[in-house]
Amino acid sequence: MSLSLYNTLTRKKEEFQPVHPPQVGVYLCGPTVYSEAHLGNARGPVVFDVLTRYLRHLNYQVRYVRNVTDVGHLESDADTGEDKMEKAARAARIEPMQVAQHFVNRYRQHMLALGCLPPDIEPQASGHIIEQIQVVEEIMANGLAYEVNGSVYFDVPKYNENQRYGKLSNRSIEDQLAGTRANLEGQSEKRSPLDFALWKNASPEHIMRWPSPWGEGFPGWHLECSAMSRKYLGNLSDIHGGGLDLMFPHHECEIAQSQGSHSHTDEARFWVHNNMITVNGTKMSKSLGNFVLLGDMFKGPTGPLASGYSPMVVRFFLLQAHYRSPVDVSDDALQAARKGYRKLMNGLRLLEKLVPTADGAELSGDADLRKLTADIFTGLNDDLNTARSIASLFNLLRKFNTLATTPAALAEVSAAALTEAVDTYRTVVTTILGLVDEPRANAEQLLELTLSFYAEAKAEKAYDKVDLIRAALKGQGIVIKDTKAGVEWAYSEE
RNA sequence: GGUGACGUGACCGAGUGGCUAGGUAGAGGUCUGCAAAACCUCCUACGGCGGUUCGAAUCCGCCCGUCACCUCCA
Repeated sequence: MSLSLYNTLTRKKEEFQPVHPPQVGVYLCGPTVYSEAHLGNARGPVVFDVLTRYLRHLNYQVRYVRNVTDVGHLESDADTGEDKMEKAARAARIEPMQVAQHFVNRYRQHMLALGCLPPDIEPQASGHIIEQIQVVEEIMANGLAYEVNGSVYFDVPKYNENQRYGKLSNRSIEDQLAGTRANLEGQSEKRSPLDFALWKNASPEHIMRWPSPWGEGFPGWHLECSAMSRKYLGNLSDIHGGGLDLMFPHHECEIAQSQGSHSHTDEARFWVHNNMITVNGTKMSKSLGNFVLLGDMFKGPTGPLASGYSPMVVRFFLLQAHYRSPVDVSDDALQAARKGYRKLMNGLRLLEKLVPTADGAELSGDADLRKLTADIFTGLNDDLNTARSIASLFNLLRKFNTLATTPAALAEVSAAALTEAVDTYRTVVTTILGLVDEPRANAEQLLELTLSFYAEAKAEKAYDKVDLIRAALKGQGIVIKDTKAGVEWAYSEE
């Protein structure tokens, strides 16, 4: 049984084999850090977090790169060509990198809360200008790019003579020409409307600018990922991912850049795309304004949501659907997810109680238990189908509950089978799916409750109880203080 | 116009040519001082119309509806 993944490049599920086993290089297109992250931005990181966790579980040596785009990306064709970062910076009257840093910090906080392990390398586009310029030079040396007024464009028709521009998104160059919106502004420098910028000349008001062989400017919109992927994962990485909306033009251009440079590869063997999150069936997006910010939804009601949802509930909610299916957000769906998540967590606590009573050889209950255990990996191996895997976990949990309450059933499973089942449940839930318990009980309130029992016992002169409570709290580093005003507590100073 | 998805029970959401998805909600039961949890049982679907097949929700065709990308977007 091995992992298969759907490869957008071939439009098929393929068995995963690393280019250079046991090393695996994974690249995820990260955020553009000029605004707060919303729920839609969280899906890719969560999916790729599970993917890299699972690859590690399979004993691969994973290098997981998730970049930060802090330069480039024009707001629209209509504006002055000003950078999104700069626009945000100008509005707040601060240094552009301050804007980037602020949102990088926020992003990391949110991803950590969602249980996403930090990537092994988190390169920033602004820190790799030299590498990007080098890629541009290589493409020019190969005759696939041209310079106009300090800007450099990728020559798509020329490239298409020997390669297929559109191989990832399955478009023909003719179709694209036919579908091109007529005479967009800012296109005049391009020889073909299909061409895209590798390097842009900086207009005078542009603050973010770097020297280059073509004058002061800034890198094109797709360049950083090609340059940084190559730097850290080599000419051909194993897996390159992002949202479905990045497939074209972003990833298509990346492939063209890699093929057109000295890499001469498709940049990655597997191209993996997660589907979108929708609200009432429509994609959640910045431009449509129908988004819910992660920071807001963790805290309380926001936008279409009548309640707040904790990061782990959100993570579980996302994983309960397959990553290539769209997921619709609603209170009903999130509330159902919340209950399901808590059920799964309660199961984690149940594991301690499952102590085998039988011993030795195979017993009558083993086959069933082993099947339930194996099912969990069937889902994961089939294109990282976490939805199926979670369903299998619930089936195993039902079994656990029966075993925990029915001694006769527990006597019918061997220690080996039970241990394997328990370990699998714990490993898959916590280590692979990354779902951990979020303590909800309020410690201070529990303490107050205990103190009220203490006071009660004291009033009844039940000193054995009083001593018991005092000792128990002492064990937690808490001392009780009987003052004239009543019972109080403090942290032990010992 | 081009490219690509999708339409599953009250809700969310998997999957497969014949064999229980799962979660949530609802009904009944076991247990229980009450309750909760847990377990058992029930409710039970695959947009419409044709076709292929011994058999299709699963394959094919048409129709209806929804969405995404083609412009920054995870």
